[in-house]
Amino acid sequence: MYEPYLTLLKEHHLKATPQRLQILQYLHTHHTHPDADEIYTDLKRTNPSLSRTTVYNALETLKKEHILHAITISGNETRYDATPTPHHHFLCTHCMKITDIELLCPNIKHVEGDGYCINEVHGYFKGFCPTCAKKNGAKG
Amino acid sequence: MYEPYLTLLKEHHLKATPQRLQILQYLHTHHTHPDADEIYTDLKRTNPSLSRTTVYNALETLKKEHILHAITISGNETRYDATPTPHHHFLCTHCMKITDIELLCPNIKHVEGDGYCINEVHGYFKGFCPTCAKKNGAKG
DNA sequence: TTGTCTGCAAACGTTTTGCACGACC
DNA sequence: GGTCGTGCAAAACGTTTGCAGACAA
Repeated sequence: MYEPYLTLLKEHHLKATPQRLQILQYLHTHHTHPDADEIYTDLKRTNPSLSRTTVYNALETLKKEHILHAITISGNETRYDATPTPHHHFLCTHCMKITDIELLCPNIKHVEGDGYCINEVHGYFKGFCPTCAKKNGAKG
Repeated sequence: MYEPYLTLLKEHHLKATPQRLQILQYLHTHHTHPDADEIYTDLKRTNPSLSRTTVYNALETLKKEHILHAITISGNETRYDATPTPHHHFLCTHCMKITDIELLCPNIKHVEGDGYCINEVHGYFKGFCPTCAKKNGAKG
């Protein structure tokens, strides 16, 4: 059940603790870009001894290894996703759902210009998602 | 001294309070993308009675009128700039300075595709700024 | 004068820290 | 046995709220 995540953690020389495995599985099955507290609350139902601190610790560790990514597109909380390929994010300002947006040039990883050395590109788009655009006549 | 900001506020039907004028001038002379607390601390030196709440209130009001813009490129604090033209932001992960990046297509304000109605585009770039890239041999 | 804005204090939500216990090479 | 990870409690941090008094129009 946790085999792929177990392998993933081993590849990064990280200890495969139950909490880390659960968090990884959670993010791979919930593409809702949850924040730390949502992950904590949901996982605590099946694992009541889980600590909020552990969730924060695990997310930080996995982020450092680039196993998952943090985004801060809305409000103050950091949200997470574990989609491995680079992508941008879209926030519907009506239903507040966040969706992944494919990169136009997914191969660009390292760009130089004017002396800048760009290692990361984060695109945040905001507006109306297809569902809300239809309901509201694409106003905005 | 505050004339241009006074006019700006009047155009938006906002009361021209000393605090708002000071904040506007601060952001127009400091292009360091400060957070609310930096603005508060710096302005408090010349205006000791200034309140943190007022800074937050003013920033929120000015943001709603699109007189200034909020960005959350690093950490949890919201940072502000008053550059009127649309632009993206670059964070040097070495010196942590934030600089403005010109848009390639500054006229794109409203994009539609796949049913999405995009009203805002925020580009966050991270890497080494020219100064730090030179010092560190553009590694990253 | 009227409604808005300011400033203080307290609360809030998210995240971090300190520390002791436990698990695993 | 030493390192790393967990979990608890408390603190820290950025921000928001409630309210009373002050001020701009």
